[in-house]
Amino acid sequence: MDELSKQYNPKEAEDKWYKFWEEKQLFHARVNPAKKPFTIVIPPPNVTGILHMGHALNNTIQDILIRYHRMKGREALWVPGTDHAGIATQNVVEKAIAKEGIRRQDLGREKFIERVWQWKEQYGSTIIHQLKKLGSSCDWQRTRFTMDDEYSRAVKEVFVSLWGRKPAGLIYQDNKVINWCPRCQTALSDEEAPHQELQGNLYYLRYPLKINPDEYVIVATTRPETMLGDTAVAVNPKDKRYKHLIGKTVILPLVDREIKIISDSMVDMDFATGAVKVTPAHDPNDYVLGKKHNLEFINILYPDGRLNENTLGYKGMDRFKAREAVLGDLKEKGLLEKVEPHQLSAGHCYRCHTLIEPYMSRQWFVRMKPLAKPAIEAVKKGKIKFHPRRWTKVYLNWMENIQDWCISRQVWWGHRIPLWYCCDCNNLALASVDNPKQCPACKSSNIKQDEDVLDTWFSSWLWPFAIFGWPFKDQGTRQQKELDYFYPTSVLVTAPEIIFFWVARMIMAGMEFMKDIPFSDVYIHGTVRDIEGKKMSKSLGNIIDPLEIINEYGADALRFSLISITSQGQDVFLSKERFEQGRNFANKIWNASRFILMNLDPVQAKDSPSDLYKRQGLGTVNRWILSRFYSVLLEVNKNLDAYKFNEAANALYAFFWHEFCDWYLEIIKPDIKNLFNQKVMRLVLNDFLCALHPFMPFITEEIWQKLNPPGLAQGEPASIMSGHWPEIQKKAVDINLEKEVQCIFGVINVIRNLRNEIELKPEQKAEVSIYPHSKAGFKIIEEQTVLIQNLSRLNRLNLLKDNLRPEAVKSAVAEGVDVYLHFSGLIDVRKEKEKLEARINEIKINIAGKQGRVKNRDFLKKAPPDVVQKEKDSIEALGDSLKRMEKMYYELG
RNA sequence: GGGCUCAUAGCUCAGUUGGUUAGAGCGUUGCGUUGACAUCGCAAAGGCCAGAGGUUCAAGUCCUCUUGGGCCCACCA
Repeated sequence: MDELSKQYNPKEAEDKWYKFWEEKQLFHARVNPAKKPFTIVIPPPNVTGILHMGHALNNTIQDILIRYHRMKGREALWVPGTDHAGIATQNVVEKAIAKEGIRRQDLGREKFIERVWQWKEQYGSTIIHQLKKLGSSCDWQRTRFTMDDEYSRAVKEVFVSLWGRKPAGLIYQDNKVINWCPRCQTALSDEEAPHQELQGNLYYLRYPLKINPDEYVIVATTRPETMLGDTAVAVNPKDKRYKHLIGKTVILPLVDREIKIISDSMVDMDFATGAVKVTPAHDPNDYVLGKKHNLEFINILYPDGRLNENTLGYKGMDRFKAREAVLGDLKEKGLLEKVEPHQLSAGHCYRCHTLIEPYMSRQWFVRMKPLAKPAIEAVKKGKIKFHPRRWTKVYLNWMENIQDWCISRQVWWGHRIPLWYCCDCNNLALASVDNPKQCPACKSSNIKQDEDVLDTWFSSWLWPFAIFGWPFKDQGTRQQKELDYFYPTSVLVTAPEIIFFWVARMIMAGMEFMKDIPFSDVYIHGTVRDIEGKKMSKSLGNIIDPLEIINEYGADALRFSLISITSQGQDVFLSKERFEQGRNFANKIWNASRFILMNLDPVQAKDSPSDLYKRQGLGTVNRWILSRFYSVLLEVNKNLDAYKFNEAANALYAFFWHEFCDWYLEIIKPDIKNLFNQKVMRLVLNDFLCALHPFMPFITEEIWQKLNPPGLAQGEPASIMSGHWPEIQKKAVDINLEKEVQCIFGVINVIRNLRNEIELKPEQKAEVSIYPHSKAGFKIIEEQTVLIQNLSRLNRLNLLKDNLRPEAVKSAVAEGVDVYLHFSGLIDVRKEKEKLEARINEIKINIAGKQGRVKNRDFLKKAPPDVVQKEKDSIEALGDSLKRMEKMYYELG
């Protein structure tokens, strides 16, 4: 067989096998009634995206699930794609053309959109290539983009459907205070304007009374410039301080507007002065007050955040400049009472992090309550399960308090709102999937489409079914069959911050348009953070680039390390050193495989049937390693099914390294050409590679191919990934519990420790005497003398009938035997005694504790019998050990 | 203000419905390279499981509170 190079070269293997998989179309899935489907839709990264650790984690998890179920015989489909990411992409392209000195307004809408498409053609597949580097086994033939023609049609269809929903349309227009980003110059939904803590000031302003300008009402605000848009002052009706002023008028400073003092229970008497300035066009609360009390709504801002013509001399000033100016002018007039430092939290644009301005404008909204209802039910009834479970509560809490969704955006890149207005007859807006030619009422052809585009998430929420080409013009098409087969999808894998944006809305869309859940399970993984717990971000400069790690350590190392430190749903704290573990593991696998391949006789190891463990004459060690392998496999299955990826990965790691390599291979080394050793060694390596393949796809394929060269295994698949997930041999699992196995490995372990204590080199043979406590033990040791000799590198093993203590020995107690290692050196008796004493004390304490328990009548009555029995057995065994150790102790003199 | 989450070895973290003597990786220390592997091997040291109560025959694990981190949501200007 081929000899492998001394070190594993990830780069070569990764490129080679990824190409191979793609060429053989092994990622492609199709409708196959003979198989159960297993479907995942990728959370589509932004077309502007560059692979970061969050993506790496997210996609590794999906790939593990997909590869696992594919190998288990499901028709596994992982649909990839990208999101057009309206605002984000527009920003990127705007920056790009800015280098040419052009603004988008210079180009005009159509030309600008053309430029975005050009940009998308050129750079939009960057992230796709990067996902391939990671090893993602997506069905690339099905790659979708949220602005594909087919997809766009789905978006329009959905809009029209909600518009015309009975009994009342769910889409409406309203002029209200929304989140406005002055930099992106668009409205944002509440989710797109996350609150951040800010260190600001609370400014106390004096508003003079009209009847007596020397008397003031003092109001407090964090945004003093908004006073220019004040149309009332509000106090709590119960507030005795202000009772006499309710209904009176104050003169708004600087603009000299007369505004009323109103009362409303919304006002918190205990905050600041208890009197609040009301700016209905620039504060969500004030907006409510404005509606309730019929106040005037005065907009004081241009869309870019400068003050507008309603602000007299402040017109044209940026909002922050205006704040300074207003404060200066108030101070000059003696109307600034005081300034206090004040911590507040305010919305920030999730795309550019600019401070959000509450801003009244005409926007389109989706009424959410009717959509939320079935989506809440689906989760409450357990049709959709969150993992870890705690996210269920977060989801339900948000859904039950859901607010209407602002879906119109004042940007150019995106799905244009499919609404048309007649310029001639002022007819109501017409919602239509196909571009209408004329006004349905007056037949005028002078119609125009709404200028705004839809929120990006208004297209993302259709992802699980729109990717299949929904809605279908004709029934019974291939696409329709595919949707029927692959939908609902199996599991959605994403990060917590996406629950509201996307997960919740997909559930609503699924229930509304498919009348079915979009997926049955949602796995929420943690956020990737740096070693100090900070979120990784470009601006903090604490990014660890996955591509750099792939380059340096290999994709398998990246994947394995990430997974092994990601316990279910906990955040991941990363440092670069972490990836050494994965690299080292890959190298270990490589070298162990190299050793096996070097020693594998192709004829003897040709067939290693899965029921190998039943064969007569296998030998204890072979039976033991098979037993261990199958119980690890059992664990891997269980953990993968429970989304405990780290535990599955770590079980494989520990087994391979510390049982298969450290013990098994070392043990069989002297007799490696033995027929059964050959067969078992090959079987375990092969099936281990299969079980590890979802985690480390490249190296497992590389070695599997060498282990299964074409022509050797006929009728078998040509790739590990389309191979079979090893079947657990349940009966083999229990072999490990057999007395014989336990005894042998106990003895070997003890001898190893003794050898180590006197620092015997591996090549130095030793003489050991063993005294078994029982006849059965005697028989086991007698039968396995050769084995023990080999394993422990002995040149002589004496089996004692009487426990006569030989001279010059190191001694220890193992499972049912006393072990004496003879050696010619001097023993530090005092040290030996100290050690034994410590151990004896430990055991004594242990026994005392157990005896207390066993004497306890409640324990005997209430604990399950097997636990009681275990305790009793354990006392007996410990007592036995204790006696022997004490004897050894005294024998030392 | 509401909710979630974390505190276990020097460091970073596992520990599934409560059940023998609490684990891993890294780091440290000792020994070991012509023999698959120095990106290595074999071993050792290292823990009042944050603190205080409670439930239980039995608590790192369940409950309550305290302390100290982190996160999310919320209209205190």
